[in-house]
Amino acid sequence: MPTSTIRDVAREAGVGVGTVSRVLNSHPSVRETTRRRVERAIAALNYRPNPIARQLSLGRTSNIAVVAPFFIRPSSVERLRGVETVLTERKYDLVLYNVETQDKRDEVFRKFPRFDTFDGLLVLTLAPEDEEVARLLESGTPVVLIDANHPQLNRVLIDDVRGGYLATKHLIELGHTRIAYISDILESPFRFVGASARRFEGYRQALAEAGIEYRPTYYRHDLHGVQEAKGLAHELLSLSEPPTAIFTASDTQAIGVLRAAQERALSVPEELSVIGFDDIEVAEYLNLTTIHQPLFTSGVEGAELLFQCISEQPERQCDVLEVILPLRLVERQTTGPPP
Amino acid sequence: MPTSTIRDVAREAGVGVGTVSRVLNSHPSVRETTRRRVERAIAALNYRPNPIARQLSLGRTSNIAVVAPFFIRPSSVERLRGVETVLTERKYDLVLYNVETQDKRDEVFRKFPRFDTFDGLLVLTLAPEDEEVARLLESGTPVVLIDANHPQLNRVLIDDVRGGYLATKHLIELGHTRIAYISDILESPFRFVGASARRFEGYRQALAEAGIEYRPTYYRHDLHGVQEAKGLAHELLSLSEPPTAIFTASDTQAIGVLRAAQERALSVPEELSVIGFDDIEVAEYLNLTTIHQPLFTSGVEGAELLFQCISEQPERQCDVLEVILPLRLVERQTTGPPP
DNA sequence: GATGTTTTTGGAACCGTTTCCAACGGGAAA
DNA sequence: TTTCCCGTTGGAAACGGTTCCAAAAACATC
Repeated sequence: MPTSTIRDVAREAGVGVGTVSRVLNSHPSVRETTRRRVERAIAALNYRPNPIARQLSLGRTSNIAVVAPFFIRPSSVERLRGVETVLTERKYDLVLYNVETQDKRDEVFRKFPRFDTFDGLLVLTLAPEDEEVARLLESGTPVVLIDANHPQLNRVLIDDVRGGYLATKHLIELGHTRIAYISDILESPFRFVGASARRFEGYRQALAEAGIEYRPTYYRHDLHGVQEAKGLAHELLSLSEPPTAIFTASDTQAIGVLRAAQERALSVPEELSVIGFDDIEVAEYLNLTTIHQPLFTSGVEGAELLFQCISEQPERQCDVLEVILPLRLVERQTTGPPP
Repeated sequence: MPTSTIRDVAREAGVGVGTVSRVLNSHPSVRETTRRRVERAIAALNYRPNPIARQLSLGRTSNIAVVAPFFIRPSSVERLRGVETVLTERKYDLVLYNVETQDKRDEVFRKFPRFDTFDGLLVLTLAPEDEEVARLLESGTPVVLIDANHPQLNRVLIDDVRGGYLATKHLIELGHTRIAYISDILESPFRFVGASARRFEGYRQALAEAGIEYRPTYYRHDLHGVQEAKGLAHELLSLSEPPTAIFTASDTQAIGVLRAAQERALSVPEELSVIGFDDIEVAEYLNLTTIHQPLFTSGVEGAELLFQCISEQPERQCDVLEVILPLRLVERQTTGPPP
């Protein structure tokens, strides 16, 4: 079926291509009778405009790219859901780039031949390096980071220090003093200002405020993942003086801790308290006490911020904006007083 | 920064645009010295070809669209992971269309202005209606269904009847005779041949084979979701003669059953056995016994089948293919002998 | 009916690639 | 020296839209 073009329609309707284009884009200055004639021709030929040609001509794509570690971070999926809601509403399409590691992330950024295939970019969780940021800024592509930080880019964040503080404070209020912290690895010196590091800061603040001495043996880290966290939990629970409560930098890691407890037949929360961070969907099913961060909302806010930048495009540099979302403790059944 | 075009490069290098294009696409018939000259010009102007223009000229996009109910079906995410692996390897981009309901699905299909923005289409879980299938076939776009069925389209499936049989048989072998089945709603008469219906068939087969009478009160259905399944489980457990085991059409629904048990302080598996279907990631964390279906693999197979169709395109109709993936029982800790 | 104004319309030029075809240059053969 | 051939090369045409400008048509005014 040779697909028909705008010129075919013009011929069929006995008008010029300009007129057909005007009908397609509901431009006001087309006489009613002409419009109908064109519409009839469109229907007769079953014509649909070719979006690629349109994109080329217009210089706009109606695509938004999202770069994120989807499969290793369940939180990405929930953020994505917020993003998707906004894009659908605005009739934009969503192009997904999955990145599991810093390396793969770098590769994706390098690979972007140009920033022409999309009108805006959302980056989740893994912030780009300075060099990439430079390229991004130079290209003029609107960018928003969600759950990632960079001084020169718009971003949607939470107050991680406060989150760490809230979690630790909760354990302290229950009466714990032997409180451990498990986090993912802080990959490069540069990334030390990452979320886990700031949550660690809040953890230390809460300890200090309560006059509890910080013990370096109670702080463990490894790559992010259930298995890794389980290993760390076993290490902690094998100490001669094991912690009575463990705070983890993510719910995924809390799951690892719960599994370790299960393997040791330790009952939670009677013998061990566990508190996570994020409040992903599974947390509810596992009755996990955690720090809730608005994942869905972060996606919505990020996408809206992005559209704001896209529409302000003419003025080039819209100021760098930062949105901080609220946190709250969600008490379920994995925390209780120490034994 | 006015981005440079292939003509700028040609001028800079003192060659024709054809030559630059040949260099870009590593066409063999370019003299080595010329190639170097062009490469120098490309570097000097920091030139990157515009992918949109390329797409228009080539009639190919290097995009694959995926339509799926991502957020309500955790299994979609794992399938997507398989899809993503294949696409990345082939340097294709992934455009996501999320659909939560039949209605939204229909809307997405209608919305596709044409099938020009992507070279192939993967549809997960919700099969298109006949009318849409007709449009798809007419457009010549290669399509593969994953976890969905339609006689005229390529598809990757599992043997649902056998899955239902395996699950039920497992419960029977443990000694259960009062076995209930919870499934999602079978939306339209047409969709009755859906997965849940076929699993139901397997359930009945196993019962019949063991000489256990089928009781209609033990079969309940509602919309797919944790809450809904929890409600159905409560109904079942309130019967004067409640089931001692519940088989659900998905792990998500099994989670609902587990929560109902928890609310009634019924211990699992001592007082109630639960078996799910899918083996999504959470299943492991919840120690849920379930029927494992290869989710990741389904994505891989689906994507590869799609590429097969794309490359066979010249011959128009590649035969309709069906791939059936294997199932297996994963015994964890939510099933045991009846009380 | 002539003139001026406004609304509609046709179509060339453009967006930035690829590809095809003709032309060119240089070496080998006659 | 001429002829032929082949590897390179330049550039026009094509992909299918949008937009701008000038011209035509419609209408208003005198």
